[in-house]
Parts: sequence; C-alpha cells; structure tokens
Amino acid sequence: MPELPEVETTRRGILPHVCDTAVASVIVRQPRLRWPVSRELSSVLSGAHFTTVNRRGKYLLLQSKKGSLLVHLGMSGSLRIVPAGTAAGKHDHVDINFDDGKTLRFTDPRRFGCMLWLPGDPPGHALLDSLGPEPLEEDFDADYLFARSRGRRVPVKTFIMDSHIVVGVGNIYANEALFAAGISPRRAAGRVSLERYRKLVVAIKQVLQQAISAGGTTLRDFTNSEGKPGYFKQSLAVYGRAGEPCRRCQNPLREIRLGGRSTVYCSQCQK
DNA sequence: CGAGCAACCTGCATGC
DNA sequence: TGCATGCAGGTTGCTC
Repeated sequence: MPELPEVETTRRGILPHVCDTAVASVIVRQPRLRWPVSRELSSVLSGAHFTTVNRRGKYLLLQSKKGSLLVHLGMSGSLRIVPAGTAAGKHDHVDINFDDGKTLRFTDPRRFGCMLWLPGDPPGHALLDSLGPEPLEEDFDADYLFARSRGRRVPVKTFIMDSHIVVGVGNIYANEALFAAGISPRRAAGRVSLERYRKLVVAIKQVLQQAISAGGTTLRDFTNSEGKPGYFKQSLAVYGRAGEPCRRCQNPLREIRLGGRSTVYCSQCQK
C-alpha cells in the first residue's frame, strides 16, 4: 500500500491526535509482525507523551522524551484514529489508547509492517542508519544520483527504488517518474547521463509532491487516518495501465518484471 | 562488493 | 462451487 506520499498522508493525519494527550494503555493482539512487537511495549509506552511525529523515508517516528515508536506500514499496513472501544477486526494488531478517549489503531493484513520501540532521544537504529537522502530535500539532486550510479549495471528503476540510494520511491512512483523523464526503466543506472538524471530528479520530486497533495494513491485499500481514500490513482500515467495506450503517443504500454517488480513503460517515449 | 532472487503473510482475481 | 496459481504498495538477507 504505502509509498512515501501515503506515509506522509498518514503522518499528517495522526499528528494532531497523538500529541496533546498521554498514552493510557496499549493492546497488542498480534505481536508477530516483520519483527516481533516487544512484550514490554505496553509498560514502556504507558504514560508516554508524544511530542511530534516525524517521517524518515517510509518510517514514521512517534517521538517522546523517553524514546520513539518506529512504525513501518509494509505492503498493507495502515494507522487510523478511532474512538476508544471501537470493535477490532481480524487484522487490527495494535491499539494505542490515549487519555482523551482516542485510539491509534495499527492494521496490517500481510504483517510486513513493524512497530518497534527505540529508547533514547534522538532515536538510533540500524534500520535508519544506512538510509539515503529524502527525495524532497535539496541534497537529493542529479549530481548525487549521477555520482552514486557510476559503474552500476542494475536497471535504473531498481536503482532509484533502493533505499540506500534514496528513500521513499516505491514501485508506483518509480514507474511514473521514469515515464515523466522519458527514461527506459531497463537502462543500466551507470549509463544514464547527468542531463537525464536532472530530468529524473525533477520528475521524482514532482510526482511525489503531487501525490501528497492528492492525499496519496488508493489502489484497493489505502485510506488515510480518517479512513478516506487518496485521489492520485486517476493521475497515474503508466502504473496499472499495461496494454492501454500511452497518453503521449498512443502506443500500447509494455509490462515487464525488474527486480521481481511489475514495471510498465512506453517503449516509444522511454529510451 | 554487486546483482538477482527467495522469503516473510494474507487476500483477491483468474482460470480450469 | 472449489481448488490451484499468481500477483500485490516493501525490505531483508541469502546465494553466486
């Protein structure tokens, strides 16, 4: 479900609800996520007061004086604000109940997500240490991508989806950005010119920013923290449109697999 | 070290 | 209708 725009939409949605109140209790119904949810989570979080919610790539960090709650939504996860006492469904794995009667509920059918307690301020964790720059920040630019890609033979699409290179660019927006930049997803990363990386960086920033403005992309089940869908799906030029005509040249869009991920592109417009 | 791929898990669409 | 198969927004960690 979530790439950077969906995670950012979630962050903005929960922020006003989790910060002006303290944690009253925690219910862990299913601790078996990507990594086990700590048995101590309840005792460690009770009484905690979150001061802010930050995002690093696709990770959310609910920060407090004592430490931070690191949340990743995996492929199918979501965070929603519901009234305390709302009946829990099959995949509602964790509830964080607040003093003011609201509950932050973590739902994740496939359980690829995680919820980890990181002691200390600022929070340190191996998962965060080796991440590349944020795509919407200024230090993510063409010179950087060009330098990192020299000698690399991986397809450029796989390259920009590598979180050690740049965070937050998932399968949907990698496909979209490469179409917008006119670059074939199969081209070796080391054989993309600086000039074309300039176009790609602009495209990545634009597509992510536009998706955030639209509240994310809802394919089948993404909803924001209020349970409402995102509206970016109607703007997608290639993802999910294999076989349909290219919006620029009308040629049918081609679908291949790269790095095990579905890849859609126009063989006329992308070289 | 880089590249490719299996694995984690459930739900859903498709085809026989 | 039932069953098998393959695919899905991500990431780690294994092989070669």
